[in-house]
Amino acid sequence: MFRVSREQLTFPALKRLRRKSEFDAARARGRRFGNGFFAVTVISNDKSGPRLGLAVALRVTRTAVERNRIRRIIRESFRLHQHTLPAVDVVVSARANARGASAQTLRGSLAALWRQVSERCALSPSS
RNA sequence: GGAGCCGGCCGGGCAAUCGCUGCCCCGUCCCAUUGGGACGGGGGGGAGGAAAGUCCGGGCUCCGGCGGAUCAGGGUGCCAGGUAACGCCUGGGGGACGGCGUGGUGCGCGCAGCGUCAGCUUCGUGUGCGGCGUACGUUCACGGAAAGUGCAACAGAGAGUAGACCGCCCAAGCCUUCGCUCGAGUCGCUCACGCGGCACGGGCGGGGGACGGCAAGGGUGAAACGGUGCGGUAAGAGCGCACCGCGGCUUUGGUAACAAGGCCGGCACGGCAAACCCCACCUGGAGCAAGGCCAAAUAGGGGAGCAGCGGGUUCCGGCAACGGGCUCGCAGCGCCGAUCCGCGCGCGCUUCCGGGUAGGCUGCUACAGGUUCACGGCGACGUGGAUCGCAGAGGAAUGAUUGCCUCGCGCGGCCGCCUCCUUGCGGGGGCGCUCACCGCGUGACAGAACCCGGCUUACAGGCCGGCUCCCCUU
Repeated sequence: MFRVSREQLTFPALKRLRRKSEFDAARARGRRFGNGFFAVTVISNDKSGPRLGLAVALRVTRTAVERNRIRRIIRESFRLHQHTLPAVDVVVSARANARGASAQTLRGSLAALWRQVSERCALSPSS
């Protein structure tokens, strides 16, 4: 189903935000986008590619199963779209509407967001 | 074959592609003393029965020296056993409710018999209320109410040494009334005997009553000061008796809770302890963000060593040389090999120590461990043997997509029957859905966060076993 590209579609720890300081930096100085399901904060980094941070809050979904589902969908979408993105740190937060939405809907919503991020950040790189 | 209840088990399978992660192996590179790190490849692991709620019990860790006693606080509460332990589990005992069986009684109805035509009796049946039994089911925070304090709304006459609303009863005493009778008094009539009236008192008999007796029945209530029956009585009542219940003593059985029997007592001692309380037993507190180790940069703390040269001095010591103090200037590094000037940096330098932040490592998964066999035990479980290695993340992995299969459910088609329109092909509507087939849709509760033992709660569907009931076939 997925188009198999030449690039590796891996998602090792290198491509994730793992420290509080990295999240704080993005939150403090990043550009914000969003739609009905997700909010993203983007800040350019000095690495060779994009990195992803997840923020699915407890108040968005009460059950851990639903939070895991949303996180996995975001990660999978980022993994498949990583080569369309510039070298940025992006923090994706789920909004309340994401609870209960079908996986297909969420994937479409995320693809639109990735497009938005690559266009805006290519035009006017922040910082 | 179906339905219900109870108990146990499972919680979709296979394949392909793209990914994540801890372990092992290989390769390349970097740092390097064993070794460590980065990247790439391969192998074989990778959520649950509840991982959940965080309600109990432990392990483990730290804290205040917790050695003993007492008190406070908290918890537990029939008995015995199991267990590391428990508020858990197993077995047993008891109570309550229901079911079943049995027997009694009140009321209604029916048949029959007796009869002095008021009724009575037997039987059957419906219904109400107690009793007894129970190898059945469910359920119970199941120690103590003759240590004390307290509570009981509403209803009801009365709620704890209670009470009389309706009701029942006039035996005695009391009140009243009627009849008969006696007594003495008074009045009237009569010459008198005597007769009559009036009120009073006594006796006998009848009726009525409550300011009398009763607590059986009705009624109220969650609960009304033992229950049923017979005797007894004016009516009644443990007033008497039998059985049951209760209490005391005792015998037997049982480890015990308790049960069964005997004797005595005439009933005294109602309920609530999930009200305070009393009794017995248990009990330090906090938690893996516990705790341990390493430790950058920056700022700050402490110790040690080194702190030069020249000038001045109305300071101190000294006879003096000189030494110390104070003060002024120079002194370091970089910018061209050197010098001068200028500019910039620095404003004591070097070194050690401990605290400590980010961060990293550890604690971290091997065990009251799983499976299985034998033996002991009614059982929970225990003992012994064999065998297996079974998640360790950390802004948080264990996934995503597609296809096929399996199973259940729903919808539609197919199929069968009936019916309507049509010459016919065919079409519409209704019912059934047993089996098979096709298509579409749908698939429960829920995500490890130090680890075990339980409890509780959530849960689509399926499988197995037992019991009860119904239908079909032989």
